[in-house]
Amino acid sequence: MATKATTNQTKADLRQQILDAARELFVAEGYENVSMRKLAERIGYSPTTIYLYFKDKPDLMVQLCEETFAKLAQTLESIVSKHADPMVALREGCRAYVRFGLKHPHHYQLVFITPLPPKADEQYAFEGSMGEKAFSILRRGVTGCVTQGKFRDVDIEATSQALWAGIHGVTSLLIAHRDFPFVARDRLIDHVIDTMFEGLKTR
Amino acid sequence: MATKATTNQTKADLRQQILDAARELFVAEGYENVSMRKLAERIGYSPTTIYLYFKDKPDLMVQLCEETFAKLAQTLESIVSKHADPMVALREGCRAYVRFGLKHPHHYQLVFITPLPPKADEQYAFEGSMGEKAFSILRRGVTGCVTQGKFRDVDIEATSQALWAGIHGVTSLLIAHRDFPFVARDRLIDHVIDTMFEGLKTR
DNA sequence: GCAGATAACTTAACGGTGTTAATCCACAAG
DNA sequence: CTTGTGGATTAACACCGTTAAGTTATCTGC
Repeated sequence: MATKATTNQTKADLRQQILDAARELFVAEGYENVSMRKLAERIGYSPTTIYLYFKDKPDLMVQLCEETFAKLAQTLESIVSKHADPMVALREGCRAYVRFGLKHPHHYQLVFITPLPPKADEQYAFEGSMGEKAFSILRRGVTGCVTQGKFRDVDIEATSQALWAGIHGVTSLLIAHRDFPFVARDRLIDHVIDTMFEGLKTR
Repeated sequence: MATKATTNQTKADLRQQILDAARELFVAEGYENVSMRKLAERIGYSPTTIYLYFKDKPDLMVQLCEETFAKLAQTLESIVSKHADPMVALREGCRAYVRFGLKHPHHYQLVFITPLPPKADEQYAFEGSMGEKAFSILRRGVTGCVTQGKFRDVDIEATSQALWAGIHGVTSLLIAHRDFPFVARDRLIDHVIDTMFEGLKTR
């Protein structure tokens, strides 16, 4: 209650406060395990107040995802721009992608892993989303490697998608099958990426 | 009620009947959207009866996973045994894995894509499970390729897992993002597998 | 200064959920 | 005929997401 009483906040402030609390709780306990009531108690308002700012619980998550994936796109962009060598840029981009997914497993799950339930289809369109933007950065990286002759003359679209499949595969396995006796994380991630790069390289 | 009245079933029969109904419903509507009450109504018993045969809802899920893993392992075993060349065997095994996933998208989703609810983590032991058996077939294929000098002297465990990541990645992407503008299915699948094999081959 | 509108928030409630405790009931053994 | 037992049920608890209605405070126009 202290928050509500002491701060003289605007509507946008409360909205952001809800988002912040939701992110913290979802990350800590998982989307399914956080109730609207629990979230409401955390921010010191009644549960129904949340519905004045967000359509429903999935909407809350979608907003968080867009925030988060905007950060991903930004991170990838900054990493890619840091490396002149397109191959290094692409490899580091791939590693950053996986690292990102593991750092935000619940967000990653909602956008990339969870098959679209009919409802979410209407609310969340991959087209034009930050997730799609992130993929376009990957595609640009592949294009760079091919045009500079680092990669064989492979089909750019198919290769981008194959690369995505690889890094998505390792990311989602590590997230979804936490009980599986994987080898050391970083070693597995690098092995996936290195193997695919080795298979694409010019010889 | 007809079922209960007409058939003179044993305890094991009802257990299997619950499993069958659960698989059908989970596949059709998703784990989260199937309630114990709905499942109970389907089989013509009261909700609490299910708890006489399964510890809780996650436990039900785990049992279903075992069934699916068993079927996949059987499919892979039969395919691998058909090819003498270890590389052909492994490649055909990988393609069969993806084909299995795409042919039974709901089963695949249930077992591989949908993360087990946190609770199930404690209950499910990978050691000795059908999942371990299926993966061991893949590992054996990799071992064959390495010992016969077809693959470079890579780490067998890490490579098996990396290969799994690749084929799981393409399978789950194709299932979960049906709206994404993928290149032709078979071309993408082969591109993923071929690229990884190319990266592992002796040169 | 006061009536009315409006925005922000809460209370109460609905219909659902997984799960447990207590109970009922048919049938076999003594 | 009594007793016990295994299988199924009823009732209940403590939650859940969400909605409708109600409250309260602040601002606006006269």
